[in-house]
Parts: sequence; C-alpha cells; structure tokens
Amino acid sequence: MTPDKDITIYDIARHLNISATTVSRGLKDHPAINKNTRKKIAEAAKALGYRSNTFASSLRSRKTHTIGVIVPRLNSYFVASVLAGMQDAANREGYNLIISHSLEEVSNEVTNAHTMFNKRVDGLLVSLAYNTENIDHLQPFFRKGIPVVFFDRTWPHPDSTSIIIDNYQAAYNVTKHLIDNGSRRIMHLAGNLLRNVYAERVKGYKQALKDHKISFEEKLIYTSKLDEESGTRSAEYILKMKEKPDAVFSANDTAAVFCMIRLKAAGIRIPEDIAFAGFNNDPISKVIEPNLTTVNYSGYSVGEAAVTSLTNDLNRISSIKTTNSIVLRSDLIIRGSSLKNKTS
Amino acid sequence: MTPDKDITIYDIARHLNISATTVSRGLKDHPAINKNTRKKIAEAAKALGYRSNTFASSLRSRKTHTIGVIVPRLNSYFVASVLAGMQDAANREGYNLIISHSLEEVSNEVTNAHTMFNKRVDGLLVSLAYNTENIDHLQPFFRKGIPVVFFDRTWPHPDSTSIIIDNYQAAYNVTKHLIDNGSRRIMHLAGNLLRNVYAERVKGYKQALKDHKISFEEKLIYTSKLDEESGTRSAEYILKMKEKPDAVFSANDTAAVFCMIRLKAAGIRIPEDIAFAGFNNDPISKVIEPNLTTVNYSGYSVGEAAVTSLTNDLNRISSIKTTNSIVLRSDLIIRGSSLKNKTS
DNA sequence: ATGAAAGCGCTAACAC
DNA sequence: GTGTTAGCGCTTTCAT
Repeated sequence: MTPDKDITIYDIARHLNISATTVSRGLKDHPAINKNTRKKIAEAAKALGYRSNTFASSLRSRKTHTIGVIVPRLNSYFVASVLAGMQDAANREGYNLIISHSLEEVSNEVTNAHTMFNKRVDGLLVSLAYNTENIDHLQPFFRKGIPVVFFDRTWPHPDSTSIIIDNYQAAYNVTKHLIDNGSRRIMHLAGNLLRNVYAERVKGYKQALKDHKISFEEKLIYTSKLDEESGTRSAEYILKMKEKPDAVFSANDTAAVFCMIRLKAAGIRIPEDIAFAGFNNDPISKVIEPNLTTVNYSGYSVGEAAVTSLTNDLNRISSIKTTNSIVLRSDLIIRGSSLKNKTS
Repeated sequence: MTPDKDITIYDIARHLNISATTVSRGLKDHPAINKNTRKKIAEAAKALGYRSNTFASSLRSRKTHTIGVIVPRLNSYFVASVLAGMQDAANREGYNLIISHSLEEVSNEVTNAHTMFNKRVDGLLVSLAYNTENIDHLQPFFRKGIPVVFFDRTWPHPDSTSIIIDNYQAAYNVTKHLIDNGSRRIMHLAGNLLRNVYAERVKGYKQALKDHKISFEEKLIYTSKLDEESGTRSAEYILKMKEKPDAVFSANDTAAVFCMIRLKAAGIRIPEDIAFAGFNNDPISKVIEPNLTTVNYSGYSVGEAAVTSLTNDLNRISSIKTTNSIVLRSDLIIRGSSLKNKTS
C-alpha cells in the first residue's frame, strides 16, 4: 500500500473543512491566523504526510530560495571548509545551494554565471577565478537587483559586500616575523595581482620590508599560479639564483610546501639556510618537515558569513549595499619552518 | 531602461503568431516540430531574452532536475574530487546538485535524507556516515521509486547501484607488497567494519597474510575513525607494544601520516623499522617523509559514474535495478615509505 | 480571522 | 505539424 498521491494543501483543507488559503497561511505562521486553527493545520499536515511543493510556491512567489555559489576550485581544503560553512548556514536559513566551479578559468566562470542567472537564484556568492579581469558577466545580476556577495577573491562593487580577511596585515605580520627571526633577504611567492588577496599580500610584504629598512628587490618576487608545479619551479628558480634568499614567504601553503620539498632535495636546510612561511593553514602545512609557519583563517566562518550576509539582505534585515566588506579574523601560526634560532 | 518583465513562452508565441504549445515544443526539440519553426522560435527566444521558468516546468512535469548528494564530509580531498566529477557530469546532463554532509554522524544523515526527500530530488547519491547501521531513512525513496545510487561507502540494496573500487583486491595488493618487501608482522589500521570499504580492506589484508602463511593476530588490528587524532593514538598504541610491527597498512592516508609523524618523533625509522602504506592518495601522502605508498583511485571518476548511472536510470537508458555495482580502477602507488630494501 | 477567485508559466491530452 | 484546453499546487488580492 503505497500512498501514491501527494498531499496538497487542498487535502488538508478538505480534511479540516476550511479553505486552502487558511491552510497556506497557517503553514507559514501568518499573523492573522488563529492559534488554534494553526495548530490543527500543523497536526493534519503531519498526519496526512504533507510536503509542500516548492515549485508551485516558487512559481507563485517568484522566489527560488536557492543561492548560487561559484568557487575557483572544489578540491582544496580551504574551499571545502567554506562550502561546509555555507551549507550549514544555508540550511539554517532555509536556502538551497547550487555550487559550481570555474577551475580557475574565467570562461567557465562566465558560463557558470549565466547558468545561475537562468536558474533564477535569489542571490549569488562568488570567489573569482585566477584570471578574471572584469565582472561583466555579473552585470545581469546587478541590473536585476539580485544580490551578489564576494568572498575571499573579491571585486569592489558598490552594490556588493565582500567577505575577506585583512590580507595586508596578515602578510605584514608574516614578513615581520621572518625579519624578527633574522631574515633580511625575503623572497615572496605571489599569485596573480589582479586578485585582491595576492595584491594585498604583496603590499603587506613590501610595507614590512620598508618599515625595517630593507630595500625591495623585484627579482625576489616570483609570480605563479601557486599550485604544486609552480612551487617546484619556484624552488628551481631559487636554486639558480646567485644571491639566494634567506627566507621565503609564499602566498599559499601548496606552493610553499612543494618549494620546500624541492629545495630540501637539493640539500638546502630549512629553516637554517632558508626560512619558510605560507598562507592558509592547509593540512599539508602540518605534515611537511619542518612544519610550516602559516596564516590560519576559518573557511567555515567565511562561508557562514557570506550566506548570512546574503540572506540578511534578502530578508531585508540589512542591505549588502551599505556594507562594503566584512573582515574576519586571521592568526599567524608559528611553526618550525621559520624559526632559525632554535633556542627561541 | 531595465527590461523588468520576464519573457514567457506566450510572449514568444504572440511575437511569432503561433501557439504557446508550439513554442514549448520547439524549445525542447520535440520531434513533431517543423525545423523552420523551431529555428524561428529559437531566434525569437534569444532576441527577446527568454529564460525558461523551471518552476512552472517542474510543477507541471513533476520533475525537478535536481539530484541530492549526501557525503560524510566536505573537507577531504577525495570527497572534493568526487563532487567535482559529479558537478561536471550533472551539468552535462542538465541536472542540479543539492549537496549536504552528515559529518560522519548518522543523525545528520537522517535529517539530510528527509530534507532531500522534501525537496523532491529526482534521485539521490549517498556515501554513508561512519556510524550508519541501517538505511531506514532511505526507505521513502525506495518506496516512491526515486533512484538511489551509493558511492564509496555503500549498502547493498536490490533497487540500487553502487559505485566502488575493488577494496578487497587493492588491500590484498598493498599487504602483499609489504610482505614482498620483507615485512611479516603487519599491523592494520582499520575503520568501522560496518562500512564496506573498511570491511573489504580488512578481508584483503587477512587473505594476503593467509596466502603467505602468516598467522593473523587480533591485536595487530587497530580500529578507529582514521582521523588525525586516531593516527596519533595508533602510534602510541604501537609504541607501547612489546612486539612491535614491522609494517603498518592503514585504511586511509590521514591515519597513516599522523601515525608516522608520531612514530618518527619517538625515533622509529620508516621504513627501516616500520614500513608504511596508506589508502586514497591524498595530497599529504606526497608531503610526508618518506613519501607514503598508497592506493590511488579517482574520486572524479567515482562522481561522474554515480551521476551518469543515476541520470541513465532517470532517462530510462539503463536501470540501476539491474546493475548491482560499477567497479572502478585503482592502482597501488609505491613510494619510499614501504621500501625497506633501498636498493630496489 | 477566514474565504473565493484568479493566475504564476508551463506541459500533457486531445483535437484537427 | 500545430492549436485548444485544462490544470499542476500554491499565493495573493480583495472581500467579508
């Protein structure tokens, strides 16, 4: 005996001898419904095994209760943490997530944005691809007043909020830490400077040098995609240098770790010859020897903040147009890779 | 000048002086539509900026084109790869994904399953939580004929297909490899034996021992959640043993790596004193020293296979009721952690 | 506090 | 090959 037919509000209405309208209202705590009727409706709904039909509801109310998410890649620990935070927050707020990835390639990002638009998401959460140079593909959203929130890899826009950490300050702190531990010739593994996160990290790095009267050298910046291969290549770049750096500050942990592996294979001692620091507190930073000094910040919190900031806007609790950015906490985690003076 | 009003098939119909039905059919390549009309419809749709309203469509056709996914955790490299594969395949097939995670806890899995059911997903993809003991919470799907496909952490069910690798054979190969490289007293770090993946790995391990006339010892099995902390604790268990193992085969890389780290800190040499092998080919396996011997299999392919197997069922191309399981390829990757004889 | 009626945009059934 | 009609289940006026 399978209860094949789906229960609708009409079934409940008939069952209770009231109108469908009242059922609809009772089900969503409409103020003008008698407490008693509401209770009866809830009971009947449960007894009959009612499930609301979101399509009918979306069709009528013109709300999809769906949030689109575009991330640069799925297979990174940081992004996974962000998605976990988003998922939980979205669930709490009664929203669905549609997740897509650009594979760090702007052309995919454009396609994804179109898809999201056609799926009529109520709002969009975006972290930009490595090579995105403008946000024309997001214009349809802005034009239609669909809220967009950037996280991590952001783009300034008056109608949009960004969820970030203070990358400048964090990078400053890392660099200062390396200097304080005896390094003077500090290399920086940078990402694409179009991306705020990498640009800010370079700025913090430069400012720290300046504040410690160390002159900046262009050849101490190695720009790459910061993936495994780039890490290895950066090491080979270093090995070829006449005047080698005495420290490396990498804009992410992956590049730092694979740079370290290659350098260690070449007989370089870490941190004695070259100290190291990374960014992100990826699990690999606790596995590499020596353990990698890095910047920790919670992807989970970033994800939560992005969703709540969006849903607050949708629910008219607060507008993303008035909030420029939400800055989350980050911490320098000091580990063996940066401690030249082992007695400290 | 914002084109505020949404374009519907009626607008196209009026524009072309044909009926909405024809437009509807033309838009989805219905066989009985003149090639010419179809072309005109497509052009008009584009010119007017038409986007189909999926809710109206879902409401009418009773299909959501949405697939529910329940994974044990989001923040693992393997799962991230699976999701990437699912995302791409789903996109190709014109389906959306709703992703949720159980955090390895059956109670969350139950809630997630309910949510998915209420969202009326067309199908469900599940990898079970660590402690799931039955699949009662999936009964509503089976009862309603909504296809369910298990991947990785599966459960036998006549109406469902499983996407797996041959865990038994892979574990057998790992164990044999360790034996071939001179180990006789091989410890196994196991997961919950309720989960097929871990049960099969134990079986393969035992069979390999048997085939090499090594008697199995209960105390050489250490069962845990296989997370970082468990890895560390397993090392402490080993350090307390009177007769220590000369090899460890861990059912995942995380436990293997953190076990290695702890043992190394205690002065144990790897692989000389204790050889190591893991499972999954997680990025950390290439970072730990010595690099970890492990079993590689493509999460991306698992994800793709799960989605296509589901959509093939939905599109009546092939039924998941007739396919019991799809077994994907896996490979033993031999690295330094298992090579006692360095000359090899 | 509750109800009647209309319609969101689409598709299926049935004509022609 | 194309059109007519009806209705999916819900929410939203506008009454009462």
